[in-house]
Amino acid sequence: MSIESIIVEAAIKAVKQLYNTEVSDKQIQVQNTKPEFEGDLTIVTFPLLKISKKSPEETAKDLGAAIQELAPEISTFNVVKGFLNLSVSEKYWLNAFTTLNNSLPLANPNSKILMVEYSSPNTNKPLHLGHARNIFLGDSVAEILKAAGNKVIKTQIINDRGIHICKSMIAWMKWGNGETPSSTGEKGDHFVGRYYVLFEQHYKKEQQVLIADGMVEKDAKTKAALFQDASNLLRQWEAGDAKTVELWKTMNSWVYEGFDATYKKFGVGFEKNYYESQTYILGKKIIEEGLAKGVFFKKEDGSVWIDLTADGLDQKLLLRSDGTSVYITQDIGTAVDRYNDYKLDGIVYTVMNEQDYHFKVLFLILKKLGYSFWEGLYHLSYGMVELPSGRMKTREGTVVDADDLIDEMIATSAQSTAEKGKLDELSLEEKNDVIRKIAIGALKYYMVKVDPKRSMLFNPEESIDFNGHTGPFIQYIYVRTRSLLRKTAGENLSWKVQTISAKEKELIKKITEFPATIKEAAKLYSPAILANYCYDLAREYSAFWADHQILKAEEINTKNFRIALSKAVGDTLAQGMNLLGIEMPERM
RNA sequence: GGUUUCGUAGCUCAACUGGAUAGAGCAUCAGGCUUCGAACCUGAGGGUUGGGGGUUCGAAUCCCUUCGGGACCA
Repeated sequence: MSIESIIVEAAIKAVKQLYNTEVSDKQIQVQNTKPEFEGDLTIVTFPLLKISKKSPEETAKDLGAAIQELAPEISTFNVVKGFLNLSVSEKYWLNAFTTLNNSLPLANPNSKILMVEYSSPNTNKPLHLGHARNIFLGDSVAEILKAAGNKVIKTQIINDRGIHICKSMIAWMKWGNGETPSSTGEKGDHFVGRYYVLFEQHYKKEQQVLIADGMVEKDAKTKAALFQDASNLLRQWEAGDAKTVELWKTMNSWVYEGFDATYKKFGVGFEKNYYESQTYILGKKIIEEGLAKGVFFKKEDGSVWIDLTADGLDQKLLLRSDGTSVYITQDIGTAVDRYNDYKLDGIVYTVMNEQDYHFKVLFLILKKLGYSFWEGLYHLSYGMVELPSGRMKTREGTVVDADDLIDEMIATSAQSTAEKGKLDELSLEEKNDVIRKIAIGALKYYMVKVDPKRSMLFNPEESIDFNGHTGPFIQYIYVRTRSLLRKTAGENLSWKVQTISAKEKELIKKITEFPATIKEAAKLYSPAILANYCYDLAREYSAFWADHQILKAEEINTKNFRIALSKAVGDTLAQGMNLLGIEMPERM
């Protein structure tokens, strides 16, 4: 049992004794004591004043005395205004340390089967900075949910059909001369993306010519010959034309090779892929059922709608008058399919917050259709990555490419690693592995430390830092602990100590908060909570390191205790960072 | 126009979801390696939490209003 719950339990009993009133654990507010005050944990007594009918100070004093009586773990207490600061005995902390169990996954009686969807790229463009946030966030949330004791299936839905891929195909047929990624040496997704851009350039010119001839912009868009070609190709694809499907498959396979290379560098993967080419027909049957149930209605032109005005939303189109579906139609179908396939308890959709409305509508429709699983749906809505100039724009060439970004990070990492010169005795392969871990660590940490809900700023002019509140800092602290262990390998490391320093106590306290931090991060779907925890722990250890002797400690028990403490810190950091998708090097 | 979201130090982010004197990093300045790894540590300066009002013992956090940015829906 955690010290916090011990205190809460004692406080509930104390209130009963003192004031003869039953309170729930919600009414006992326990928080960490601010560093400028003496104590470890603090009870805020203001909420209890109505019960005690005494001043805050008196209430706190009474409560403190009673709790000290009830919980032997509490050694002393002091009162500042309405704040009851409780000090926990050294004995308790030492015992907590020797009986520490931070192994993952946590035991979870409410374990669930969850699907986490993230990345979900289009097949006409390479991945960019925005995808990077999505991928790091989704992958990390999936790992955190796993660590919290759930069963998790990682998935992506690949947008492999539609007019966008047809555009790339047209451009390649017209101007490709049969070249392939292997013939040009390009990464497949960049190769196909280049043809998409080529299409857009020519298409734009055609429109300008038409507009110069007096056509309005809206008509020019659809009348342009290239657009007509792409639309025709899409129709052929939908009709299953063999040659078209063949080319489509080939070009998509190039893209997948490229994506896989990037995913591999990112260190992420998926257990299951969904392809829109297979899911886009889903949902229509459900629309029929919904019509029969009267959840949906048909307009005169034959289109199908749902009226959500009573819920504060609008009317939403579900099936066009020509019977073709829209995004939300397939999302309905896909969700139902997934639930049936995996007996899921929930789906987490990692999608940018510009889709907030879409998911609100989607979940509401599923609810109205009577699917009880709608309660397990969660939209992990995250903010945009902005540049100093605002949003990334393809047309203005401000898109930050994911592969370029990694390459830059690796170059920076290689440079600073060379400057430090700590890896000189390693093989080239080992060295590159460390360089990669640091580069990816810096990038991932940079993105994952920010509260997902908030939009964040990325300045391409400034390289991502390796000092301060960063991934490499935490990796470095870990490396220090590993260095100690290397130097004492084979020694008898048993210890027995009676007293500990304030910093040692803080470290033990922090380490014991690890499971609660995981739970909190899982509950709020926020890797940022875990990222900041890791940083705090690393920083505390670094301060400890600066004013404590470890290997040179005056006494063997003290030395071995500090080594054990260092190991626990290192292990905890490694576990936490791994959940963020960040690997720890042994040296750096 | 309607809905929604955000605004915290020069910059990038925190603040245990309503708690104590709003904290870190970067940048700036001053110190600290002949000693376990300095990608580090210790310290200093830097804030009317966009502005105004309200609720509360207590507000960056909740409500109203206003200004400014973003997104979504026509």
